[in-house]
Amino acid sequence: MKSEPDVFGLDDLVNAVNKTTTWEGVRNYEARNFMRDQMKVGDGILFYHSNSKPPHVAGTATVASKSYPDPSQFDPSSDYFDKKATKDAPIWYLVDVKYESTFPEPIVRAILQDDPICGEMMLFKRNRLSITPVTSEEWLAVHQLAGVKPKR
DNA sequence: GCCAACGTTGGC
DNA sequence: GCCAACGTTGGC
Repeated sequence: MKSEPDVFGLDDLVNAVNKTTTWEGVRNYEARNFMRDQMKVGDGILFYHSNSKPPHVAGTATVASKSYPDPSQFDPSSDYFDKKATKDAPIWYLVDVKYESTFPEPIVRAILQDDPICGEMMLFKRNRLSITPVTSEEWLAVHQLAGVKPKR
């Protein structure tokens, strides 16, 4: 899952109540579908800092809830308000995300891309998607680059 | 700051 | 339903 560190970085997740946040504001159908249909409580998340120099994976988090309607779509004062959405027919979904770990060193994008396994991640194929799936093989390979034993 | 990729909007 | 215009993301 991508986030701009200037807006909400891994450190902000560490400092959040219960080290948990609602991943609100995703307004792309494909990214929504990954949260709504594929994420399960306890799944691992690579926390990626986009728009940073250089972009990198900062650490990990976990999926902390089932998917549910993103409340911001109903809030007229929110930037993420969607007037087409109703409580009966929500459009946008999210999951709660809980902090898990910070890598000893950030894994920068270029290093990931050069790795034979990590270089195949959907991250590199769908540059503008803010959420992309990671295979268990890729998950292990990222942890190997980080020099960290994966928790799952 | 530039620009490629690409999703969305709206006229027809 | 098509497609041009436009806006956004995000790497470089």
